[in-house]
Amino acid sequence: MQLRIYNTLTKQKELFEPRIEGAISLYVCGVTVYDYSHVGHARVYVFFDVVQRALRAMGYHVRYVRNFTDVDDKIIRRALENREDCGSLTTRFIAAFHDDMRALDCEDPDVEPLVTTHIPEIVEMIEQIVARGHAYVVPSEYASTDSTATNHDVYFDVARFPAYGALSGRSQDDNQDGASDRVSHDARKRSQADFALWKAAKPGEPQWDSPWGKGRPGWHIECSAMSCKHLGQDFDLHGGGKDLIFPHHDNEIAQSKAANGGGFAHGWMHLGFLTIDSEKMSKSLGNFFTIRDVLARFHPQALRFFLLTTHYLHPQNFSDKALEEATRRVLGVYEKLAAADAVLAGRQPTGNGVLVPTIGEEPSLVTESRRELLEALADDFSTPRALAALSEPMNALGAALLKPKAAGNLEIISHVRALAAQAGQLLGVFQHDPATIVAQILEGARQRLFPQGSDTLEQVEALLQARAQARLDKDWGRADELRGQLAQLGVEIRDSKDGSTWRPLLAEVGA
RNA sequence: GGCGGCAUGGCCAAGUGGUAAGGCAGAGGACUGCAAAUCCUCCAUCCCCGGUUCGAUCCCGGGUGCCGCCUCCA
Repeated sequence: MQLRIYNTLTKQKELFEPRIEGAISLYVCGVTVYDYSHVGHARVYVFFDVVQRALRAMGYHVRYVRNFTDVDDKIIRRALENREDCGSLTTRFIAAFHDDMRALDCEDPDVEPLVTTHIPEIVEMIEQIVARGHAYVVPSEYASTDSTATNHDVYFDVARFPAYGALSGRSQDDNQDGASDRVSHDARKRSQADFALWKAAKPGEPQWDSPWGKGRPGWHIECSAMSCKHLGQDFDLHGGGKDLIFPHHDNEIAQSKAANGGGFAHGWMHLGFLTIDSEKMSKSLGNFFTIRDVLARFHPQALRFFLLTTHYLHPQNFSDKALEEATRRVLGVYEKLAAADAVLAGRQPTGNGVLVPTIGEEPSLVTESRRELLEALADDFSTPRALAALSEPMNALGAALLKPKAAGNLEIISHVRALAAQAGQLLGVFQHDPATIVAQILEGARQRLFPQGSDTLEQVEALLQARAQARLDKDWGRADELRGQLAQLGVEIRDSKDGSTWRPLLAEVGA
């Protein structure tokens, strides 16, 4: 199967060929750890988790590197506000990020490098850039007040790198014109477009020794140094959010090629933004939700499913309505899988992992679905197509579960169940024990409906008992009336031959 | 001001130079005491105007609208 990936560099979907046959090196820009991550971050890392899973499933050996930026202006500022040192701040938020990723079933990257443990590599790379004449050293802006005057900044000389801006597709002239007022003018820079590779230490800041005195790395150089260290100077794929295209990735390209004398990442993948009311979710706008905010209200599988329903290149709008819909979809699928497991109990191993279907021949709709699932992922990781490929088998499963003993239905149940497990491995949804997830989602909804301390639950129990008696008495009018009262309380009734069960009414979409 | 992206049924969302996946909602049906759940069936000509083409939603040009980037950002 041919793997096709959209490359920001060429603005085209290209046939992807790894530099080394059968092996793929992938670097994804991680988070700056000064706060909890928001759902926009979740979108990026869930997506690359699927990329990584899909590539491995296609038989590639994948080396996946995702960094933490643990030295940065925002970190320093936040630590000061909190009156804690940077190290304790970043340690805390790295742990929080790992918790979030685990909740979302993102597998760990092969390497998660920290800036603070790669200072020698960074210094070495800057030295090379300076040696090749692509950067210059200027005295710290504090030089006049610093009696020793030994600390210096190092700036990348954009004018010496003609290809600068190739990724974002903008010329340096373009940048000059509309340069925002955020750009501080600095007379020590040859061009205002020049960016810091090394920043001279200010009192109280994290600092390391270097040929330019005490200081710390600039924002962009870390990713260059860490990607080259862990993946080599030439590697296959580099990714992140669209907002990193400029300046971060343009700068990475410039400084890396300046240092290496040539190579760097071949393919560039950038995710569209997660939006709120069609506006970019970002910390500066304040219109964001942290991952943990969202997970307090929705099941992680629902969030993950939601994030996969839009192609990664497009913007995706975040809303309660969308999450509620995702919740009901995920619940619906897991309920069918739970029912399938009940039917298959003792006949076929169930639970996590890829199942080996043991009953009969594989129905063609399962074969077709699997083919489409894999093709969708090979075609620029189209997770919406991949999810859509599951619809027909899930419908067939629902139908077969109505009459599990009818001819051919056991085969369908067995093979669709196995297909779901395989899809779960690829996408990271539908891979858990179904009964457990169903219970978790319903329990979450129950707690929202009846917060602790609420006495409504007793009321519900009483109504349920009364209705059960009315049904025994075949007093249908009374039973329906009670069902209406329960519905008012947000309780949905399901009658069956074995009695009635209830569950919280999950919020309706579009109401 | 410069650069770029998007525009598909009530909502969400795939996709293709030859008359448009999937989901939600809606309608009808099966099932049910009635419902719910589940299953079946039905439900679009792809922002506007030109052009290229035998043929365009998909290619080109123009327009309108929305969004993003222009050195904090996933």
